[in-house]
Amino acid sequence: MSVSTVSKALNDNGRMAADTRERIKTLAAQIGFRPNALAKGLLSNRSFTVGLLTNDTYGRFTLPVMAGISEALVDHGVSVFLCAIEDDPALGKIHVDAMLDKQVDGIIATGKRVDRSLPVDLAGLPVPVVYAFTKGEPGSVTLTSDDRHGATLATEWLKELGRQRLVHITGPREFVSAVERAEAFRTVAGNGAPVLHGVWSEAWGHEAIDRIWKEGGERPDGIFCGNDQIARGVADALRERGARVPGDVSVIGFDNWEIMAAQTRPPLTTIDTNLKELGREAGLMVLALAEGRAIEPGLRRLPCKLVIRDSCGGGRQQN
Amino acid sequence: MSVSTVSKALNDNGRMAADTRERIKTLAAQIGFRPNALAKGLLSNRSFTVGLLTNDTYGRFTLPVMAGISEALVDHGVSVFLCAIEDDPALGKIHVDAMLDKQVDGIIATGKRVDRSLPVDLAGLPVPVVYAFTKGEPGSVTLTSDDRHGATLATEWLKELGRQRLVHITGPREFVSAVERAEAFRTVAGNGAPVLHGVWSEAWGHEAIDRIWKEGGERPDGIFCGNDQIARGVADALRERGARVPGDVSVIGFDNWEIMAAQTRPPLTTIDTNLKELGREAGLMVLALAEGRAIEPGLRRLPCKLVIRDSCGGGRQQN
DNA sequence: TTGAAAGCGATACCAC
DNA sequence: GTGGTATCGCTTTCAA
Repeated sequence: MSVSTVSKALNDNGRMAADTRERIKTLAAQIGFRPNALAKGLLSNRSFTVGLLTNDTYGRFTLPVMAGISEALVDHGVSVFLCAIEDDPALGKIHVDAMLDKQVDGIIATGKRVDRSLPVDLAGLPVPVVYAFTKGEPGSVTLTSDDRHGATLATEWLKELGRQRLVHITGPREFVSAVERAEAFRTVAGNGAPVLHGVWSEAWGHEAIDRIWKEGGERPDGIFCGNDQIARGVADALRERGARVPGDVSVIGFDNWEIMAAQTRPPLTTIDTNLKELGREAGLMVLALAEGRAIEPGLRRLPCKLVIRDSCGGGRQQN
Repeated sequence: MSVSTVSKALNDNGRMAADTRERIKTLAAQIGFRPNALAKGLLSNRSFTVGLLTNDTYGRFTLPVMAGISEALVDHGVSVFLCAIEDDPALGKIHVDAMLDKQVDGIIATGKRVDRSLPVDLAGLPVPVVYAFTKGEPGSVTLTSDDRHGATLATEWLKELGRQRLVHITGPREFVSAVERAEAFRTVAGNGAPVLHGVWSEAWGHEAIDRIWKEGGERPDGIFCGNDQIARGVADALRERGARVPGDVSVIGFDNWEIMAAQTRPPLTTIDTNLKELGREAGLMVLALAEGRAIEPGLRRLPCKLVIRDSCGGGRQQN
């Protein structure tokens, strides 16, 4: 039995006796034959491999994105190289070169914010690149979550619950996502609604509440926080001051970072940024590009989703 | 100029005019020539690729381990496939098969606890397997952190600080790591020292303190927690009861999970389990095995490290 | 319907 | 010193 016959049998191409084909297939299965992907790739110029480049140390963004990519691509026989490059351009280059040597079919670049790019130049690479949650070259394909949409969802939810005096406590002005969320917040809550910029930490959540309480004046009954860490700080600070959450104040977070949101007392109602879905789309897009299908370049914003837990109240009447 | 000459020039083997070699190298660099790793691999039976299999969703263990592996292997030109298989045997098999097809030089299996194995059978694979933080086949190479050592470090630190009434609040008895840490705790703190088993959560930390306070009797002045989440719950619960940390009670955690330990009030003194180092060793070990060098099978326990922050006091006199 | 042969990109051996 | 040639495992084209 010749190699070429076997090859055709297993790949269902070429004309041959259905009987022979079956026999070969059964035999192949019996001896557990698995074709060498390296040899295949050498011939087809497809390695069924993509690279994921990230500078997100905690994996807070990378992991869900990775999960989505992997889930979408495993069905296509594609495996994913994970390369954590910190913010080191040299390390970045080493990893990119290693991936190119290994003939990756494409690269997905991912980070922590869409207004900063990774410390590597991915323009003009011989393989397609898709950017997720990080800034791409002009004319590139980029995915991110829709901050305005998420912020709108959050603020509207607070209003729906009857909250009147809304405040937004969020991260630094330097982050476009902070700015966009703040804008959306004001669009819904009213132009005069206060926005406090600080850092993305629990400590800032505490401090912001401290500041608001010290100021005197009317206290908020609904607080939209720029991320779940801030929300956690806020919830703790409120409790310490005797304000009940959600009795007196509704607190809503952003990100749906499970380990943070679920462990807060009370568990946080928050906005899920759909990172896994984002990963899935990114995966399918590099794959499409690798197969020569065209993808409209530009920035795609994926919708967010409200996740109801206990920190806002109003959970009962929802799914 | 023939291909063979070029090959020899670039790989520094074979005899040839130093001048020719130089010329070829310069030219290659100029046109940005990079050899095709697939072709190389086909010939050498080495793909310079390893697979990392994990069922750790949050990446709490996987990420540091991955970072260590990657760091150790990038110098050797090895890239890492990350495969998150949850607890799905079918998914596990798919990923393992995909990796084998791609001719990985070895596989590192990693999980969340050393007394459970992944839902895939990695025995009898044609490539070497190293287990990190997950249970391996009998006679396999396994790495884990030394729970007894870490617990000893923690308990001794509490004693050094002059704490007398020590308590250990930890996870379920079903985890060997919980049991081993508890044993080490008692060895240092005395056989009568109380150990409270619960779950690995903040909520359990709260509850445990609640229980201790309600019981009446002498209250602890030093609490060794089974992980940083429990420690955080404990610290919060103590504060709520007016006990000062570290003034009245020293609290020490386990894991040095940055996002948890650093954000706790006060920031947690804790035990670092050296996961990155563990990853690095695992990486070097698969590599060694892949290159045919022998590695003594068995369970290797890597030492832990005390990380001093504020929750125990005594920080000043240390580095 | 099957099989022989070329070739994918690189390396190693052996003539020249 | 340099270059031809076989080879890795597989797919594809073409002849038998």
